[in-house]
Amino acid sequence: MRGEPYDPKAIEERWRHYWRERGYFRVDTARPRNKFYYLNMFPYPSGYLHVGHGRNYIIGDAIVRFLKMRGYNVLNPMGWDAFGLPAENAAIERGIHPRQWTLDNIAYAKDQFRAWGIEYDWEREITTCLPDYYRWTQWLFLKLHGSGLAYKKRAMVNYCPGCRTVLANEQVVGGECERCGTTPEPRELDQWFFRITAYADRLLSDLADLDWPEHVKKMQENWIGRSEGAMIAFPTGVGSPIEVFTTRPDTLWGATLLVLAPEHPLVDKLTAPERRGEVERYRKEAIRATEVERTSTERPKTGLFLGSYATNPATGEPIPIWIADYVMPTYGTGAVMAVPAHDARDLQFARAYGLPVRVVIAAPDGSIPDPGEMSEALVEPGTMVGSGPLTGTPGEEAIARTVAYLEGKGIGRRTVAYRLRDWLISRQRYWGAPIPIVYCDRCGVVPVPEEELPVLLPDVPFIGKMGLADIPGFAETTCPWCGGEARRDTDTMDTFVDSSWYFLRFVSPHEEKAPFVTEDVNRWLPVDLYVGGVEHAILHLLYSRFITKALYDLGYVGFREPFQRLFTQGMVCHAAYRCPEHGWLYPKEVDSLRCAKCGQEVATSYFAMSKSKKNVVEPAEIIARYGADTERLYTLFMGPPDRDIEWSEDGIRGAWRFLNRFWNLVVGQLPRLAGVEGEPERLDPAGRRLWRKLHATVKKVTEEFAGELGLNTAIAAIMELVNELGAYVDGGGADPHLVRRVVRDLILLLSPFTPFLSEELWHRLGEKQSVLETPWPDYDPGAVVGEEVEIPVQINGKVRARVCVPVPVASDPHALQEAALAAGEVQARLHGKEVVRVIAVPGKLVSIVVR
RNA sequence: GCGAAGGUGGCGGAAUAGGCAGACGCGCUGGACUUAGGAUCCAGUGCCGCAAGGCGUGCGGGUUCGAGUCCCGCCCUUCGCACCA
Repeated sequence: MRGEPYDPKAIEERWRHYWRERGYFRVDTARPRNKFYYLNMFPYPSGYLHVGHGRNYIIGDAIVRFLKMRGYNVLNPMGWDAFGLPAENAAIERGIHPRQWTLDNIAYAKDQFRAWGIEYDWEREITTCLPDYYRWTQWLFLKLHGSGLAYKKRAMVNYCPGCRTVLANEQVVGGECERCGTTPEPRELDQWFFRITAYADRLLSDLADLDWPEHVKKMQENWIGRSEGAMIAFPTGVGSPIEVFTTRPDTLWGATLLVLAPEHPLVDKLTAPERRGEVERYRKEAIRATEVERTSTERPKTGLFLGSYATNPATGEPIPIWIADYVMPTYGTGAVMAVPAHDARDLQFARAYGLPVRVVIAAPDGSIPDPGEMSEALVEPGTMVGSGPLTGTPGEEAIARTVAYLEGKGIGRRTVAYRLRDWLISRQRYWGAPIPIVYCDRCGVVPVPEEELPVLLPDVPFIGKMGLADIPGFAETTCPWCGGEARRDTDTMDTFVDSSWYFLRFVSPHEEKAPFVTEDVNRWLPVDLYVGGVEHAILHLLYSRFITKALYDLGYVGFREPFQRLFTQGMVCHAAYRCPEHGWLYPKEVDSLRCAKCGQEVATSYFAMSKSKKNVVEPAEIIARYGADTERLYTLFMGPPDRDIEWSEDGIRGAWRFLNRFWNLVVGQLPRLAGVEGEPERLDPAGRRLWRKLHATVKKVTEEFAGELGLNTAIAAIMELVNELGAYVDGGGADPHLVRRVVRDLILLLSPFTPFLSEELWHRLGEKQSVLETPWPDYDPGAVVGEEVEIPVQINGKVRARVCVPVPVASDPHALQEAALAAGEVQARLHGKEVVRVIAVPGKLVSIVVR
């Protein structure tokens, strides 16, 4: 039976029209009943999207289609994280304005979504680089400023010469600029910061209630880096004491020197006159060193004695004060009490300079090592020794009792320190939201009044290598307070500010009086399911949480967390070729693993798709050849959504073949199914098997969508059902009611994955509504069980036979055991053996032990 | 160094309240239809063995009637953090 062949090109366009025209993906946010806020991380519009980007949105579209069929009112908006450096780089390279470049890319990407069969409520589209959005990003800045959460300070910052701007701490990854890979250099600049550290404890503790992958929570936990300890003051001869943070106050009696960061503010005062020159030199050297150099682990420790002393407040003894670049100015107080006997770094330092080592904690076995012999610091807690009044305190009480002692004496107190630093948001660029601040000689730092927002980006014809500061006329303004001459802040905000609140704007994207409507966001948020890449595990997600909490404290939102459930999808990898001479090559520049230009052998490796490695696959090619459904199906089938996967040309053909098989099967059956109505009755054994499989499949697919999102196994289950339906039909299975029911449910089950093909076959089946308006199929848990089960029988741990028994027998241990022992095959095996023990596991197996 | 995830056929991957290892797909082999096949369909496919059978989830031990799954000790890979006091 040959029908019309599957031709995606002939059917897909029609359904793109149909879905958009009928507005199936629009949502009325005024009706939050049965609401579900599904959100994909919005893309940065940098040219076209490749099949790796596609994975993120295809997962989302499949989930959203499922949810709609389950009757949810789904908010599934999309927008563009449209400010940022690549637009400026493109402007420089091609002489095109960043706005033009960005908007062109957006238009192209929108077509790509449409080609994939992904339809959004485009009336809610957000573009962060347009004034009606960044106006509210500026509003957000003013609110944070008004509540003391945005402040300006002069600080050592990471300046990226490649991007010609400063970077937030989080944007320096492995000592390199997250964007361009250049090693940032330290610079001292006046910059704006958001006080995210004020929320460190809440950002940490509220993680507990989030339905997020554990490893993402862990990453945030590590990034925040909470440690409990004590602040201890060491008196000095220059008036101000040196405050030190330590997690081991119980080792105070062993502190034989103080080590300050070279940048520590008291260094000048504490330097003996005769050592000044040397100290200056060391300091300059240390400050100039990049963070990578300074923090490289295996580097020998260096330092310098300042020539002055502090007093150990516990022993009363004078101890020397040193500076060393292993002490970070930004953590704790930028000064540490060095306890060589009980800290690995301090011991290394002490050994390098011949400094005294004093043991004040006994080893776990109770012994007290000889300080002169120690080659490794004794870092485990233990009984305190040689510690004055606290000598003999056991390890488990040591810290608490020491802190109590110090507090009693007024020389120390319990404290918590965080690794997290404040968020540096100033960027010396053009393509970002201008910071709405004015500097007036008379009034000082003046926020731009809300009603004067937005502070528009100057509309200059071409942007070369310049920031706002380089654009004539931008800075000149008048002071909003006194009307006098004033200058605007010429920095723009980090683009992570734009994306740290966009999920709020989607609920009421056209509101003109406010960034969002409190009442509405309170009904729709938190986001029920947020899906995106792990690469945002720290930056974007931490910032968004912080901003949400700040808005909560200010009374603008009634929830403390933006994203209740998070799912991180894996990246799509593909072979990348690198020629020793010509660098990364496109596959077409490689001929039998040799460079087409020079003939040298190329190195093949697998990386996440990226334009720079020339290993991307363009959806347009795939869609032209196989159609969008094939790309969608393969993308979701090739592996678990949360794991990285490797794109394979062979694999996609498997998906294509499957869809052809299914299409041919259904089209071939259509003539028999016309006009057939009603449920199947009185099934034969083959029919009952198919019926059972149908219900098991619906159950499996439903559970994956509603639960762990193992969409690859859901698709595998659907393939099994298609295979069984094919076998049933080929085997002469003739019940048209059953075939129709299975075909119908299969089309619906497949529709989140292959919406075009499903919609087409659905209508050919005679249905009038869209699959999207049709309820998701139900299953009968009773039907899943079937009537008989095959039970394996093990003899001495090996499967030697299988028995088919009715379900009631299989679920009764005694009956099951009887049935297994009675089976002929089992009897033959047991002949001449003594049965020692029989274990019958209902519904599972029978295990017989013989001698 | 610390933390997390992972290691299963030729390949992508299934299966964990301990219970038939390898679902589903790719590839491969054989066959059918073909002028042809990088199309389609049918059959086979963990490894060794003619077979009976044996061996198999990174390595070595252990618990159990039974271990990919649990316990102890290692090895390797990936990711995150890393002189954080």
